Amino acid sequence: MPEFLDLHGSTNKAVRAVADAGMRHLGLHLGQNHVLALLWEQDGRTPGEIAATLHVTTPTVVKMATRMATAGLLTRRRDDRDNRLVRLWLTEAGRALRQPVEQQRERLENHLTADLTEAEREQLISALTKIRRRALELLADGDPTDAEPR
Amino acid sequence: MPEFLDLHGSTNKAVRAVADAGMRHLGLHLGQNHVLALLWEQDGRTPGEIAATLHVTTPTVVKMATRMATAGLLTRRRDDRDNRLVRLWLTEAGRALRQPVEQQRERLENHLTADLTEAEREQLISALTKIRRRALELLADGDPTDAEPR
DNA sequence: CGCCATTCATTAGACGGCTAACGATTCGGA
DNA sequence: TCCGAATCGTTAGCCGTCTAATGAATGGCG
Repeated sequence: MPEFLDLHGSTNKAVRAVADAGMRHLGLHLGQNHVLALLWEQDGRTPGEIAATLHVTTPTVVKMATRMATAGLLTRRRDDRDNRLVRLWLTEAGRALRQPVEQQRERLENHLTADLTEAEREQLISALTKIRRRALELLADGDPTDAEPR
Repeated sequence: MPEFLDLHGSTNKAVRAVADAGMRHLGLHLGQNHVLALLWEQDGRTPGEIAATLHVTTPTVVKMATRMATAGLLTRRRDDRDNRLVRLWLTEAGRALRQPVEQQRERLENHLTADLTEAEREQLISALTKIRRRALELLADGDPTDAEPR
């Protein structure tokens, strides 16, 4: 009885959509909130650092940073000592979003898992962790998915 | 103890990546396989039908269809009786992918859930179903996520 | 019968991701 | 000291997904 793949995908899509809706009326897009979260914790990080932390490629962060700069959430400034580096600094607007965004995220998570008992929630997290680990292994192994299944 | 959102997102990303890798060496991109699956089951569907079945918007299907036509997987042809409609017809190449793709998908699913007991798998599916339902409700309700949480 | 609302597909453009190619800068070793 | 290797960010371009705007065809109602 397969169909786990589709279920997980469609769940993700639904969750994403509602999270995006939630963020949108705070004036930002989904994904930007992750960058912001890192800068709230420590301002002036570089795109590379952020990308590594978020498990995302550098170009992705660069693009987001460009939009966020346009939106007035942060500014770019090259590092004085190492001119290859660029550091992202929050604006006042970027800092101001911290409290509402964090609150919104928590509320969303509670809403979504409201139908689960505490035990169910723990099992869910455990199961997802296992699956993710498997997926990462497959990726690292040069995905022998088409080779002999054994 | 939040963090379910991030876990779910990162799991999805990993799963997606490995699935995409698997599809790529069969010569197609992730997402195309869903369109193909529908056409295998019934050839000659319209973009609108496919979009509705996949819970995706019509433009998404149109774009994929364009690429898939370029890739030689299917052809477009307008319906004779209702000229507004466009019907997508598999080419021989598109039909030929059925067996390998389905096999690959099943293998992938087994790999990913290999660390779960049967009970765990069932609980996982149950939990995801509940969460997805919640998410869809929130979307439908005009997402009162920012309104009074009560 | 003719016109307007409905129904489809397509196009345009945005977001989040990714890979590949470039360009600039720093650093280390000969 | 100087040049090539390593390190960064940026650009270009593709995939999947969405919304909004356009365009073409059908259908129903007066």
